[in-house]
Amino acid sequence: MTMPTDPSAGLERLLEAELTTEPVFLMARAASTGSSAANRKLAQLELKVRHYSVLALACGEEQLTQRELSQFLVLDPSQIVAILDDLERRGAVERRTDPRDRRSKIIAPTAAGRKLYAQARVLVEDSTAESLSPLSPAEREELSRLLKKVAF
Amino acid sequence: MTMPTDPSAGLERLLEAELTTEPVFLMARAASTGSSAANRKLAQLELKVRHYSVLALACGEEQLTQRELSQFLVLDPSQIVAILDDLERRGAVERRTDPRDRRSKIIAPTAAGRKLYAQARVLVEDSTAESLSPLSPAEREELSRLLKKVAF
DNA sequence: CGCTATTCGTTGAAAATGTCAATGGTTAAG
DNA sequence: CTTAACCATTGACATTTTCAACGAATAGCG
Repeated sequence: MTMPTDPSAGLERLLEAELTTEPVFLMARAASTGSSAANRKLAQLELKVRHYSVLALACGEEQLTQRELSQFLVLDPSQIVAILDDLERRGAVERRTDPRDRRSKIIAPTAAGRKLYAQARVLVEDSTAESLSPLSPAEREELSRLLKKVAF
Repeated sequence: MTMPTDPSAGLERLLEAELTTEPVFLMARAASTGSSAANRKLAQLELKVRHYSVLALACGEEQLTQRELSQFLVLDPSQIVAILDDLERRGAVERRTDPRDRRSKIIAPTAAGRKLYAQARVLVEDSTAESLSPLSPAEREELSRLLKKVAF
């Protein structure tokens, strides 16, 4: 079994490149490797990060419509449709017409959906533990805090 | 002139959602909004972040081959080809056969390329200043430091 | 009440991006 | 010298993004 070699092995000399000081670049790279890792983990549940995100929100406290999912996840409404088609086909969520506005549909998790989310959550935790392994617990907290300020 | 409304306006109630504690999600969202902003800025030079990244590396100290660009930017070699076709067509970079290994090509900036990079750099700085505006200078430093540890 | 404008989810198409196999030219290993 | 490996390139294909248009439903206003 071969370990997945670090793609940037042997390019240590580039760590001083000007580009390396650009947050845009660092964010993109960190996000890319991070969600690749998460996707690999989630593959055993036939999920991707995007499905996981929708499922997580569906399992949360708030009753959310597709429009709200779209805004919060910064995905086109049509992409939400596709993701929900998948999740609904798997019996993980349901679309319920919002009684207060029959144009909207509220996304509700099924029992199976909650169970799936619980399993997926563990995998994602594993994945982030790996991704953030170079950081101390305090640093992970700080990173999350800073990202949250930037992301909203 | 209408300001681009925050996509997640009115969804403050979701700031406590479980998903909001997941670094994968935070990274993806921060990276997404960050590079969207940068792309908007760079549009006036008909550049995208991916072109900017290649141009930045080409203008750096190290002589890099396409393979090395591919590894460092985590992009398929074929994507590097496409980006370089664009940049070369614009006269910003040149492909020079590596004398020590005639299979490889070293990417070198032209004078125009350096000038273009200088202009683009300013725009990207502007963009990141905006993106990171919710953070103090010290926090920006810390964020960059943490991201760098995660990204490499 | 009616009429118009707007919003929602959905569909479908087009563009951008990502992934992968195959090729010719070149080098490395034996 | 022969074989294997590597590089840039091409082309095919899948995934993701972006956008316009539609029917159903609501909101605003006369």
